[in-house]
Amino acid sequence: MPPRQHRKVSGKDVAEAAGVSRTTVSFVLNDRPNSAIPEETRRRVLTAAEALGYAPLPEARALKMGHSDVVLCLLPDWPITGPLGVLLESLSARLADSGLTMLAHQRRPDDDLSQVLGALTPTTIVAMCDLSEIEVSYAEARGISLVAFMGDVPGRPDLAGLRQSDIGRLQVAALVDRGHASVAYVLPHDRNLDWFSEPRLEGAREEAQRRNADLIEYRDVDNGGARLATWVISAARDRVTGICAYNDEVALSILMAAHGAGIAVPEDVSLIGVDDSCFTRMTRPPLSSVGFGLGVEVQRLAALITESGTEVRGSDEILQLQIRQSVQDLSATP
Amino acid sequence: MPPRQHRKVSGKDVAEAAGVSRTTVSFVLNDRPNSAIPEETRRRVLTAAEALGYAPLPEARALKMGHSDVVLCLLPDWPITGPLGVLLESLSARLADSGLTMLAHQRRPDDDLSQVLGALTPTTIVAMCDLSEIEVSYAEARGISLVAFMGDVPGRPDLAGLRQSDIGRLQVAALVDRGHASVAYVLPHDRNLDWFSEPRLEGAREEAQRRNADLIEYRDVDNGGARLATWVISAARDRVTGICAYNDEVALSILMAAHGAGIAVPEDVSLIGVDDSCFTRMTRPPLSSVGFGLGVEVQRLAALITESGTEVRGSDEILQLQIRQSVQDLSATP
DNA sequence: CTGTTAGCGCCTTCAA
DNA sequence: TTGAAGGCGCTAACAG
Repeated sequence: MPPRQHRKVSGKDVAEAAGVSRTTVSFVLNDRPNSAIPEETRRRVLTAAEALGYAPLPEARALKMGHSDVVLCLLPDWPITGPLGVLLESLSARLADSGLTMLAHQRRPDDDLSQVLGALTPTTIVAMCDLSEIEVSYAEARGISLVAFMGDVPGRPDLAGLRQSDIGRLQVAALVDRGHASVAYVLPHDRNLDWFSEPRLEGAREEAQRRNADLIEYRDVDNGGARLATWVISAARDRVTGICAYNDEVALSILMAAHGAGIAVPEDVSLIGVDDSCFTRMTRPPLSSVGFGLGVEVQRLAALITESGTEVRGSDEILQLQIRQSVQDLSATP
Repeated sequence: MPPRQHRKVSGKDVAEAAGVSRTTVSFVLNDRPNSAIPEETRRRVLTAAEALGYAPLPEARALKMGHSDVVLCLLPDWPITGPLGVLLESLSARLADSGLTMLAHQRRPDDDLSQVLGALTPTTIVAMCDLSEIEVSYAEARGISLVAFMGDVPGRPDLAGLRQSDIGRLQVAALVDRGHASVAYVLPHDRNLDWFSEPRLEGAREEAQRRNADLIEYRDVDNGGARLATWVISAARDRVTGICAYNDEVALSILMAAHGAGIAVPEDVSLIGVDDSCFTRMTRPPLSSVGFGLGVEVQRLAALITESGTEVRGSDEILQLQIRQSVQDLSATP
């Protein structure tokens, strides 16, 4: 255990302890390729640094070098949940492999970029939320590179290969493929989710039209499920045989409402959600869902950040359709 | 919109543009109390700074001042979910009110504190994960104050008023209060969750003993629910009338297993989870749960960080028992 | 092979 | 009321 001391230990202290100059310390610690430094000296510096518990001050280093090795993830101001949490975790790990440190900041509704950038200067910002044009130029002026990832940023293409609209498309396709000619799309009312829900619905509409299927929409999801139950009954009467839910929570809500209403899943109506949440396997019947193969996605994003590549892949390789017992294949019964 | 430029704009540039010295710029921008600066000059500096899009470089400032205004939240390496996400969000907001910027970093299984601290030097670290003794002294040596919050940190009391054991205690108490004399505690196998699950179980054991109730434990939660279903049946036969689940997901799993096994909730067996997840209101019957009133908790933590207070409150004010229809009051039937 | 030196952008004491 | 100067800790070109 290094001795506790109040004054912070600087490179100068190490130099003195090792009996060399600060330059030498810097060279040794940064492993200069021009390592014409005798092994003996090297070791003396190293042990001195170790003994004192020395580590270079990141601020000073960044000041000198003109850039830090921090990647800032800007998150929207609603609670992090589901796949996003996983994505953050693995992106962080990937970047760490390249010597980059990922830090996340949740922005508040009304504060702008300058707040965070007043606290540190990242090398790159991964915007997972919308950014204004002013904020973009603010970042640009500071030489920070900007990457849009599931957020709207003026002048930057969204690098997420994952298109929200493809989710809705895939849900509808999964049902139509299995012989469902009339399907419904159920989404919650929360305006915060518009960024996700509108494109999904739009994709569902397009796919339904393309496949000549009927699509009806329903937005009145209540917690108790009372209104939902009556809706499910009427939908079933209207020959709706498949329901796409905005996400697995909504799907669960529908599942329970159907239970209570005497509508059997999947015999009377099939059901498919989004997120492939952990509880999808815990319901009866197990919920079908559209999951995310984020491994590839994260790897790509990390590569993009570290090497500034540009290749963008499509959703097809990311979305993972998980058909479980909540979906019935109507075309399989001759 | 400020003009785009490649070279970063420094205080010197502002000084030149305004035709004053750098000192004056610094004085104006930092609003020195000794403001003997003529209004005319003040305005010239301010407009120049605005026009150039100037903002002080945080690294340089931190270097000079000897401290940053960053609070670093160290998160465990599993995906963020549920209440933790909410806590982060509101803590961030609170700290921002005090001019502090909260950044979150998810640590990897094998990297230690020095990795992150090689990228920035926060004023305070909020440890929501376990820290080793070496890491503690590492932070101390750098003058970083350390706060343990739902994580084990040598030499630091856990400042979370929320004790995990109180959760288990409360679950059992909720059932015993309602006339259940024999209860079960069901938890998953995941070792990652030990930090949470073991204390909860322990609390449950203590409460059961104190109240003279039987407590049986079950850890074999499978996804399909097959084993769980047979267990539920045997538990019901053994006169278990109430089940506490480690969290709401497990509770859902149990609920569905019971459904399938012909065990009625709450008529045959009552059920209570933890987290008060959003889907608790979407099940049939709606799940009872122990939720978290994190508003108070966050406010306290923020105050602790900004003012270094020490007062610690207990779980009672934080845990919120939500009894819904999944719990039956046996003592109410005379 | 190693030490001297300059300067990154910022703040603040001290003179003028 | 403003300018000059020093130094925070670090790196790297440039001597020696």
